[in-house]
Amino acid sequence: MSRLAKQAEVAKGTLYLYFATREEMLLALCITRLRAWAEAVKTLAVHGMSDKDFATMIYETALADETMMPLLIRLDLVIEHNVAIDKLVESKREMRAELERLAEISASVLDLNPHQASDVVRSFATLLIGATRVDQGPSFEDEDLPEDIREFMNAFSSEELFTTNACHILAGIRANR
Amino acid sequence: MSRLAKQAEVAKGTLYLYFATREEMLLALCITRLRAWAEAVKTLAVHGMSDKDFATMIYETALADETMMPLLIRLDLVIEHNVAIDKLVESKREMRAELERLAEISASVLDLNPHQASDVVRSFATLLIGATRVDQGPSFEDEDLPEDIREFMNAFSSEELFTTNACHILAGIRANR
Amino acid sequence: MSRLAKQAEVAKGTLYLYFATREEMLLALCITRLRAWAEAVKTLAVHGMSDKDFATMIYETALADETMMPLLIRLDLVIEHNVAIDKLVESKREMRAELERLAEISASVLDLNPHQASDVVRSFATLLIGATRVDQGPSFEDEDLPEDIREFMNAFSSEELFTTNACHILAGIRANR
Amino acid sequence: MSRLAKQAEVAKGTLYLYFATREEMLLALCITRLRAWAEAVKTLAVHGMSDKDFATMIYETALADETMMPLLIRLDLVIEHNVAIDKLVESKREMRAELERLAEISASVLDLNPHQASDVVRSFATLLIGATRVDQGPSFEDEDLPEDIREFMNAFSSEELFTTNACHILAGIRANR
DNA sequence: TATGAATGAGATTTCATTCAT
DNA sequence: AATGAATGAAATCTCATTCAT
Repeated sequence: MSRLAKQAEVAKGTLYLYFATREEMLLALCITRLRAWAEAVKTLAVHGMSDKDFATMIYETALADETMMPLLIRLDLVIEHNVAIDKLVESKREMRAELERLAEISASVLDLNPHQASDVVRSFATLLIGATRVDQGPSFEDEDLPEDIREFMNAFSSEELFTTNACHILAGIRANR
Repeated sequence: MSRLAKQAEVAKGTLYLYFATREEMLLALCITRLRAWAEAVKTLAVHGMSDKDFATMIYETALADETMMPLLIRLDLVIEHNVAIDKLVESKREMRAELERLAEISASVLDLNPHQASDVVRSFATLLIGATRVDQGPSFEDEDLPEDIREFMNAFSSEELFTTNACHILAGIRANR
Repeated sequence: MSRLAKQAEVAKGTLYLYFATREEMLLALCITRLRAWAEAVKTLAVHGMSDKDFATMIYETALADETMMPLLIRLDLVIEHNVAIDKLVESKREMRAELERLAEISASVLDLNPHQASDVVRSFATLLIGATRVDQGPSFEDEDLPEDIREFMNAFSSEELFTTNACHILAGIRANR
Repeated sequence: MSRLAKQAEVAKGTLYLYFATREEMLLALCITRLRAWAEAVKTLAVHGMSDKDFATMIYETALADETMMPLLIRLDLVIEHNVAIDKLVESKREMRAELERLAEISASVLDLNPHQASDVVRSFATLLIGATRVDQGPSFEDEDLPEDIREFMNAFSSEELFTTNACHILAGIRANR
């Protein structure tokens, strides 16, 4: 809370004028970030770009704002508890709207039908969350860890994990016609 | 802690005989679950099973123990902070060992080379975490939510998200020979 | 902590707004009491008072606040551990300042040179701590203890132990010119 | 407790076969140390030694066993609480016996009457406790602290504080015939 | 008698939330 | 509306004591 308030450059108490609980606050923040992401994707999407470039662009824009992925990762974990049901419904609707926007962009850019595009968005979101989760861990100075461990951790480099598999998934979805 | 202690049917203080901090405790628990999972996978793996069946089996065994996925999801998020570096190194090694075991099983069952198998394990783990994350949310009685929201949430059914995309990924990895 | 918070008539959490640890809190409290003591001594010091009266006054003002001596006694024992080094340095400086103030008062009242006065303060402080330590023990209703024990304990009456020896020490310091 | 048990080279549980509470244990330990101290003093006492040498010897023997002074300092502070009254009485008697022994030695060595000797013992004990209390603080590597603080702390060097003032007190007691 | 793993009451500390200004 | 000091419930952790072996 104090951290959030500081980031927002308001006093802690002020936040409670707008949100009933910490969770509602984070949920609202999540939506904001998601919207900005969709915006960024729209700006950078180029009709006819390769799957690989598309995946990379998705990855980079998702990580551009340092807070979005951490928030999304925590979303179901903690955020949606302790939220008034109507706030939850409202936010889910907004989230869906953003994902649909992303689906439309994907459909156009990658030349997919609406159903495929919607699958792509869902799958990419899932993969993104799985892949960037490792970035949440403590970061170690290189000298702290033995070589074998460092190698093991690097194998989970989120970027490659995401882009490679995103391409596999895209290919799979395309193949399903 | 109190919850953990109750689950383990020991007193709070007892846990501190074996683990220095809450985080070390969860880390150790994680390893245990991971090992049990690898065990289960080994038992149920049948040489020559289809990609789809393999993916489904992975999913079901991963969810069989209700605590493993929540722990894995939280792993980088919180657990690895406040852990003595040697405990961390040790646990990473054990984790790697289990993943290698899973890779061997996969290689044998799916007829993959070691490199492919290792990719499969990494990708499946990533996808599993992304996909099961939604199961962490609050579960609503059906009557609580409006129809459109329920539909939206069901579209993220973790099982289908996982198995479908796992198959796509497997196909992609195979294609890379 | 709970006791301290109750005494201060604030909530436990409030204390942590001002002090990082229990120990820093006690250290700060110590300084406050020490300052109040020096204040009281200054008020009651009369130029030309007898050694005996001076010693008695020191004793009485030191014990006037029931918490100072217990805090001073515990000071090195527990308080100074778990205190940030800069807090420690700061508090030592304040402590020294108060002791110097007491030395000045002593010099003036007892007609001592600065070096002698500083010795007096150090010696008196040492003696006070040794002498009042017995007051920290459990107090027994008279009927609880056999006669011989009661006598033995009374022989360590802190007041007489302090004043008598303080006078001896003062005489000794004077004699050293 | 674990520390104490380790020092005593028995298991924690074993201690409770002999002592009802931690405090009774420490009280008993105190007596033991006190007895050993009196023994040592007796051994090293030489008829006709100077006041200064006597004070120094007392100081050195008291500190020779690293645990006695810490125990004595804590004695009234914590130890005597939570002790059965009969144990307390018994231990007080033993303590008195040891102090009387020390008084006899002092009387003989320093050529004092019994009353004076008893005063000496009481005063020395008081001073010792006050003076060695500072040794209980955290010890800092020299480079940790600024020069002025180090000086301030050294001024409370327990040895000089004790021996100097012990001599003053001895002189005072002698003068009172 | 001896053990040491287990206990749980209590201590310290945190932090989401409130409320007087 | 905005603030941030104060709150206190709850979390983490400690350690004197117990008890099954």
